[in-house]
Amino acid sequence: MDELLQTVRIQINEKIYIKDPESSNLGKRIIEESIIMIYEIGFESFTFKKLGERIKSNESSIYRYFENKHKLLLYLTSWYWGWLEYQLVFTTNGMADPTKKLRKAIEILTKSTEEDSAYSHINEVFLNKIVINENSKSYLTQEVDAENKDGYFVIYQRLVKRLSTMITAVNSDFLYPASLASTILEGSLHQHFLKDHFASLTDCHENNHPTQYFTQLVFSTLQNTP
Amino acid sequence: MDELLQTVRIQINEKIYIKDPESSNLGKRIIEESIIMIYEIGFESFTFKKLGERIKSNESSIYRYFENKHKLLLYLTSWYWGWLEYQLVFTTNGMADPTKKLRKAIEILTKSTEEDSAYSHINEVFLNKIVINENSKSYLTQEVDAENKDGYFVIYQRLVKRLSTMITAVNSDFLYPASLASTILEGSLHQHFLKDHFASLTDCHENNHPTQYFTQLVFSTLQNTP
DNA sequence: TCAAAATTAATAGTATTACTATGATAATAT
DNA sequence: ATATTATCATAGTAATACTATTAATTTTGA
Repeated sequence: MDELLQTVRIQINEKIYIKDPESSNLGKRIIEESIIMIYEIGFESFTFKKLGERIKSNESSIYRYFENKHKLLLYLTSWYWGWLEYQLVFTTNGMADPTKKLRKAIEILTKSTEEDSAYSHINEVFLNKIVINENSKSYLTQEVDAENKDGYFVIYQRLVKRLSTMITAVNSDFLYPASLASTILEGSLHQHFLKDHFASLTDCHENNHPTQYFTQLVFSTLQNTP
Repeated sequence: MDELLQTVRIQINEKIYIKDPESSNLGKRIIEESIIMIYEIGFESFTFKKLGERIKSNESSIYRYFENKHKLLLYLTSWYWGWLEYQLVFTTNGMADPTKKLRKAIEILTKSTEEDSAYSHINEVFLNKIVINENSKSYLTQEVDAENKDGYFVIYQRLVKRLSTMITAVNSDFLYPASLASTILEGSLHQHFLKDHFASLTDCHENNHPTQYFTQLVFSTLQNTP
């Protein structure tokens, strides 16, 4: 990624954490190691006690940063979507041709994640795997409406809206820009998951990437609107 | 639904349960009330102890039917997909025109659920809500590969395959029939969820149903293949 | 019909989780 | 140098997700 990105901080809604994990060494270790640990054992089995042991710190110290592990997950997924959003905006900014722009956007939002050295304590490849496996658990809860009211999902919503706007720019007659945008984002995670666990339910594999599938889906739809 | 359906039983993989809940009155009450309870309080807060109190039975008796609440969820989602599959096969069977057939299939698989009196102890409307909210939790686990090997997801896979085949029947050049089929099924649940909780991320609402969105998406894509 | 078998209920118990509380120690800031 | 803040260690609680055991009830089939 561009060097400019090195100075950019992903801004997370302050209500998600108690103390900003970016503000201390312990906080960064919590983020760094929780990503690895959730990747390894899954969100269900992950506990603050285990994380404390791993980072050689104390369970209660982690509770000073996050109210509970659900909030930590919200932090991680928000960070991921913010990171993707930045890449999207940075890369497509200044592109004049709406079609090329949308094509690029789909590429960024559906490709497999590569390491980004700008954030030394965050392993983006693992984080992407976490998002594939755990993202939906962050909103499929009884508290979703209250948390949504508190702005816990604003980054994700902004991202969908950006993509939706790009879709409309290509074809303003298309009636479902928001639905198509949300389908691309969730659908991409789903296709990546299927690729790894239910190969027969997808046509995406090594040489046939979700990017190609969604690109074809989107453009043939937009070219073919009544 | 047709009266014929009244005699049809949805066959669930026997490994999912310890004792078949269809085989006793208590088993049916477990299914009936767990659907209502998970609908009301969500899967996270749902416990066998609470269910026991509700059905005036004992926690340990429920454990005679299901190893844990995850298995119960697998049972409920399998039943739902089996029920949908039956409607799909029954309704589209004998339809000669592949396009009409696919159109009908999308309608069945993406519409809001209506009550089906054939299964008196199962509230299909609530079950549909459960599937919208909890389905992904049934496979987004560390155990997914092992459970898949044991055939816990066969009904869902068969359903995707049926839809995939119908897509290919309309356009055999289309490269992503399985991906499109899985996108329709998961995407439909997602659009229904967004409709209820993130209205700005979808164009589907009262008068603009997911069915219309997916119908347009699918047919414009299939008409426009290189 | 009645005894054996199967099912269900009641009670108790365990390990783990998801926290909260408190006091002690270490780091840092003024 | 001292006050403030951050971290650590320990302990404790209520709830969860079970398992085990025994008793009561229902079903069944000889």
